[in-house]
Amino acid sequence: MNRLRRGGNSRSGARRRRVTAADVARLAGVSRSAVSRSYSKRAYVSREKRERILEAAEILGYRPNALAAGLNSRQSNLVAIVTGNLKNHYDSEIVGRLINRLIGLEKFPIVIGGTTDHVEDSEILELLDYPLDALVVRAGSVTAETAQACLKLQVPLIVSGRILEVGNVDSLCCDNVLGSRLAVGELLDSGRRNIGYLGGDPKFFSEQERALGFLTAMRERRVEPAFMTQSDFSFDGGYQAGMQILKGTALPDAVFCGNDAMALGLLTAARTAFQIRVPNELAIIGFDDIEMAQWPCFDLSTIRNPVDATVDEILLLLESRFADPERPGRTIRLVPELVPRGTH
Amino acid sequence: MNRLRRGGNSRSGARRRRVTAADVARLAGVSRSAVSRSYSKRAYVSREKRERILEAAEILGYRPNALAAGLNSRQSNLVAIVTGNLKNHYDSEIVGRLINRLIGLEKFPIVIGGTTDHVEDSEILELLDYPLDALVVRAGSVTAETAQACLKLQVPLIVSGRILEVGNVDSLCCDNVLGSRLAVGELLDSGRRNIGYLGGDPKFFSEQERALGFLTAMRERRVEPAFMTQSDFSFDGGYQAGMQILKGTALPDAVFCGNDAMALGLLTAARTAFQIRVPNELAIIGFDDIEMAQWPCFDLSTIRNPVDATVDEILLLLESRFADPERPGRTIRLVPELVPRGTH
DNA sequence: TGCAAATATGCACACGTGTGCATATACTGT
DNA sequence: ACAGTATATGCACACGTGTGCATATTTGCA
Repeated sequence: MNRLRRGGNSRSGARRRRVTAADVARLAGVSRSAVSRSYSKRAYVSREKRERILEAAEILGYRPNALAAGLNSRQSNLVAIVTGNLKNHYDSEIVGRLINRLIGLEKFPIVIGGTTDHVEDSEILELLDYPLDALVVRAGSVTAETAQACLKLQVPLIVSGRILEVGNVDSLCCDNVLGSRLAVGELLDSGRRNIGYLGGDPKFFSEQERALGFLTAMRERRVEPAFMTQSDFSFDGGYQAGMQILKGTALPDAVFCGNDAMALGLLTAARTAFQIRVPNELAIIGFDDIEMAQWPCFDLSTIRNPVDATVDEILLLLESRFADPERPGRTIRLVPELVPRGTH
Repeated sequence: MNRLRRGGNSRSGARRRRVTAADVARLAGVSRSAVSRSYSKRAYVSREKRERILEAAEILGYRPNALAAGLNSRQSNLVAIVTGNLKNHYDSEIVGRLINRLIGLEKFPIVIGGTTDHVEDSEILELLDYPLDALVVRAGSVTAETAQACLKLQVPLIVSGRILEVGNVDSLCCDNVLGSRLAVGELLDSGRRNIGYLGGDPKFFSEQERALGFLTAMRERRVEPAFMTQSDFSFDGGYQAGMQILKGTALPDAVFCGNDAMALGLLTAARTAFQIRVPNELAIIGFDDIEMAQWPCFDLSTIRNPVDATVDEILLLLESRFADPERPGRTIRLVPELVPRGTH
């Protein structure tokens, strides 16, 4: 079939042949090896010959085929990123930065996910058909099957956003319990007593930890939660939840939110729909410290889940993994901190 | 060197061999061809043999290497996306949706860009080392060199966000002049006379068109612009610009902004820093209609630059390009519309 | 039974590159 | 002049897959 295609474009849709090293060699009147060597720094090629070759390459528009090269070098220089919904601003901040740093490492990122919260296992499996240098999963849920598939295929796996102690998988995650503890401590210390919790989808690891941290910290201080509400980590979800929470007569004097997006939704509901004064009547603390939190219209107090530090750690893990594929998996906890602003 | 590596893991960092079709064939006691054929629908393999093979594959954790397959099928199934800064919410909305649709087409997206506004030509060139099925550029600036490189390498190029009539390049872009015209018409019709323009970086095609459209529409109606200000398409930039524009005594009664992010910044400056009532004292219209525009705290009037329609068109262009790589390039103008909300 | 068509299977080539190996040539120092 | 080294160059193999081709086996039908 290839031989058929070669001749003419019989079938519509047949891609034309890419310019190859052999074509360049032919034009420059040298061997194909010489062409290949011309693109390697420390190879023996006479200066004039190299110049002639590069000139020919320029004319033909030749670029070495990275796929063919990766075939026997066992390095595709492809790194896959499985991301959550890019409408989630925390995710898009992480992904943007991660992409940038990977390119600095001369690795090209294949990104999947993007709109849905959950990525199907089958998609990740198809992705693994490519001999990836690594797979970075930045979604809440990673099934054991996926991890196993990576292990079998020798593809280094880094999980961000949850801890996963399996094989030599690396994982890193903010210390969410500590984060919640910081928020609760701050609210109680400033005299709030009627504190509610507005969480996201409990299938996510972060949510589980944040809710747990909230309950634990409250119990330690012997204060009953005003309420525990579930939403979906989105602005709209937070706004809707706020409409429910704040419509009654028995108002909380503080709400700790599982992420900033919901906190902003709640804040907007309080101010816009109910004319509740924040922070005087109601204190709000979020989680993540997305860029919007510092916009003057919000000025949201929050718990910082450090983007730069997270991406830095991911790259450190990657590099040390490339250096030693066999090393045991590591677990990293990033330290969150309180960012006091105007909503508490 | 390969032969050396093969033996033991002499060098630290040597990747272990991936399970190959030959390994599966050996375990199942069949020829390698049979293994390959087992993964093709319409190939002749007896049922029992196929089952035995798939079982062996399962045990070894075998997956066909997509790179090797792509080498002679001339289809890598890789599509690259060059994006602008993902902190720009319009960009992250587009990219998220585009990624999702590409995966539906069984193409995997390599994404570069992400943090900086401008992507270096050298990066795109390196990217072209991979035999991409297509390259989608969603950044403001595409140099002629890049386009030429794509053309030479037979990689279909789709440019979104600007019109580029070169070779058989496809390009699509919102009709920005019409968009500006809609905004100006609306403002003038509602009685505003002292209208300023807050634009982004003029190196971007969209900015040039939007500014031009503003000026043209104003001139047609014989009204002098109150001012033309340059910023950078960001919330912070819009906020800073607002602090300058609104600090004086001679206030405009309306500002048309080159995108929503700046409009939100301006809106925040007006309300938070100057207690200016919007829309009573000041009307604001943005451009793009990002998700945040409809948040109740903003309720921003804007010109919709349709995300879904844009992505739909990109995919249509891609599919028809795959069907006929030689067809001439197309130019598509998307029609913007006024989204009246609470800021004008 | 006999013959054609359908099904099954292995060989070997092609895809495009990097590089070890063997060999040839130029250069350096005594 | 000569040995020893640095530089230059082509051959051929390996990377892992898909599939055309030739051949062997089974099935369908009169």
